[in-house]
Amino acid sequence: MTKQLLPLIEKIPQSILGFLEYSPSCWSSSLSKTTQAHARILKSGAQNDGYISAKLIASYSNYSCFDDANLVLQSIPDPTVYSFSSLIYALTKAKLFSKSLGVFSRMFSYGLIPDSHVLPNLFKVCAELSAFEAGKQIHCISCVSGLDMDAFVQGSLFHMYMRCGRMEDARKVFDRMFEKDVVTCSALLNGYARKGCLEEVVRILSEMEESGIEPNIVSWNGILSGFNRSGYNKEAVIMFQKMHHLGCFPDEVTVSSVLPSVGDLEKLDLGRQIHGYVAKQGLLKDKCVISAMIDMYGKSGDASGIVKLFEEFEVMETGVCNAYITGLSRNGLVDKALEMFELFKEKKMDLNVVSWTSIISGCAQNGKDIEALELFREMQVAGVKPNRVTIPSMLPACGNIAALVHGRSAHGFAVRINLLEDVHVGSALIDMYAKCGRINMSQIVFDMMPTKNLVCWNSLMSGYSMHGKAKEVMSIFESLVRTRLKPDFISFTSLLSACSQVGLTDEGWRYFGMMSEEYGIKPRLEHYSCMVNLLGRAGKLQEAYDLIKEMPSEPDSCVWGALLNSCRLENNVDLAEIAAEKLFVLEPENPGTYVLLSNIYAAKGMWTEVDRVRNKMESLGMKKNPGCSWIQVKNTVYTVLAGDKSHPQIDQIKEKMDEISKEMRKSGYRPNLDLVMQDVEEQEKEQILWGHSEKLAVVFGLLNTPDGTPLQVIKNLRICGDCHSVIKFISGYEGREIFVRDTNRCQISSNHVFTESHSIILHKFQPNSLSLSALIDSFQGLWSGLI
DNA sequence: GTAGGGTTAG
Repeated sequence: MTKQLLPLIEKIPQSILGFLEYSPSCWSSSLSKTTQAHARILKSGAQNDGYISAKLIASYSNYSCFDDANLVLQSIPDPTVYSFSSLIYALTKAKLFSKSLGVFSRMFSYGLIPDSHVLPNLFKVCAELSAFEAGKQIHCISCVSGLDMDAFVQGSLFHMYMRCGRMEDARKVFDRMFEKDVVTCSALLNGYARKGCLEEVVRILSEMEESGIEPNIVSWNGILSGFNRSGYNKEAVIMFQKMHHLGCFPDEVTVSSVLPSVGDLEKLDLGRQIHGYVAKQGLLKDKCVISAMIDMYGKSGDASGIVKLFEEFEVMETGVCNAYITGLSRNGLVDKALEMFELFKEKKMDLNVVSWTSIISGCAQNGKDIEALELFREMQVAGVKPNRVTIPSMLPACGNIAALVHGRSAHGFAVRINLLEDVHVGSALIDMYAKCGRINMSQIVFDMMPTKNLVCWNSLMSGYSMHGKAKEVMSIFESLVRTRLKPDFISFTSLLSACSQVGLTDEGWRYFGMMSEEYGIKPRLEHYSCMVNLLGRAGKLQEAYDLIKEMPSEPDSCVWGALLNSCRLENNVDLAEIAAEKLFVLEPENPGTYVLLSNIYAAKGMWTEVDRVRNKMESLGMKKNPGCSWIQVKNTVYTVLAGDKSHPQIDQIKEKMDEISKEMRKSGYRPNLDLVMQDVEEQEKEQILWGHSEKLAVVFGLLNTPDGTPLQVIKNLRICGDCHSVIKFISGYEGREIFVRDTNRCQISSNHVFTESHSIILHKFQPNSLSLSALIDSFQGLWSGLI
């Protein structure tokens, strides 16, 4: 029709057949025809006609020529709702949501009220943008015109509130809806499941039954995934069983939705049953099912299950590989995970941000901090952008080795991509800065977070606790209890740990009591460990031992270690022997117990016993790991090894150490070390002096930084009490803030248990080739050391 | 013209 007409139109004078010119059915069939028609419309002055212009806008929008459509729109003297609606529709369809909203606000500024065709589009836009405030305003507008009773408007409005996470508003809309169908009900079920409201889910299901709406597989899957996503694992499993009970058969989506919950609950039996069902139904070809299955076995600690599934699945699929990497790392097989990751790279697999984040966090959680940072660098070289999960995965690695420069650049990155409001990122930054000795930065990050969850508060408290700032920890705790958040066992660990470091016995007891009495938290091993430390440090050894005897569960090595360390401070042989006997059983591999016990004997002059312990240690072939500390001087982190005398500044260091020793004696300072040294050979004294990497590191720092600069030292082993006292003295003597931390994960026992030898000369530290090359290549000379 | 369900990283 158009084809026949167009040539005619060209020949007939416009003035006569104008109406034909304006018939959109003649020119809207292609973009070029639209453009031609537009030119003619302009020539004839017909653009002022609302209908013609609206059709032009619709046609341009239809061909995604939004600029042309906009030009037409702007040229209309009196635009109508109709003029705007086609552009809004097309922009929404093209996913240009913000632009769509912009056109609407222009329309509204003309005093035009959206009709029942525009409103669903607008709600869709608000849903996509999670623009709750805008959505609510548009809802109000629809109420004024009474269009909120339109079925389409209601449907989209309901969806908008759901997408914005406004369950209550969505529910109000839902309750007013005239037509409720299975789709709407499923959405509501999913929403309540995400909130963990099992009762509400059950109620809606029975209401559906009353209204004759039968839940379908999508409804059930929505319930399961909702519960799972919000961490309501038990509820997910309950509903899975209920669904099965009602005769609704799981499909691949059901299985992949419920398996993560099964894994979190470590219900290996149920997981295996599902595995059997899945195999029978032929669902083992689905990549999500396989990933979820691997994940389930990984969480349940069945490493062989992971490997078997992965090897049976023939396709190399990114998601499956990611689940495999995580499963391996989770079960301590991080070396195999690294090996597999290398293989995936070789095979040029499409590794995504989840793949990289998985391996990075696997390394960081298994003590491979340098590898984690190397992978983080490699990830960026590969052009994969880190996201809100990558950052909190790599930050612990920075904290563990005090790689402040890396941590700070991750912080900068987080700022650039606007992640500072994320509680995971914030908490990880607080922790990293605290571990790198920058507690003031932890405080700044904390203060700037708009919303804080318990993890953020706990990170800050543990940071101050690490720095031995008990007053601050207590005052943060007071602020915490004034919020709506309830402190948990971790909050109390920081409190007790801080009190024990500073010797606040009364406060320690008060918090210990408050924990169970006011908050119903049963004290765990770590809390007892703190209390033993607290009492031991206050010289109340017997009281500490009595507390251990009263413990409801079997004390672990941290508790006995705390007692043994306290015995060292008081040189109490009787209790030391009891504690050591327990530790020999609990930690037969730890040479620290032998060393500590022998030191206590030595302090008492019980040389026969000293020999016995040392001989036993030697006969067991035990060697002490070399002590190694890191210190940052300007922008370089130096590695300092215990007993290493090959440093170019050796003379200066020795001189400084002598000066400090003299000053200590002059001020009547009597570290325990002196007691041990009374009866030892000159040569051994020398070894004792050099046997501690943290002291060496501090002196090295003193010599190479301007007066007054704060120093931070990180140590690979637990820091011994003597070193702590000496460093505290140096700090006062030099007028410097000196922060010493060990990399031991067990915060409570840090700083209190000896593992450092006083008398055994250390073997040269040998970094493996991977760590060494990582240091040299990626950190561009950042790490140079004394090795 | 609106509208429902999946895996793997913190």
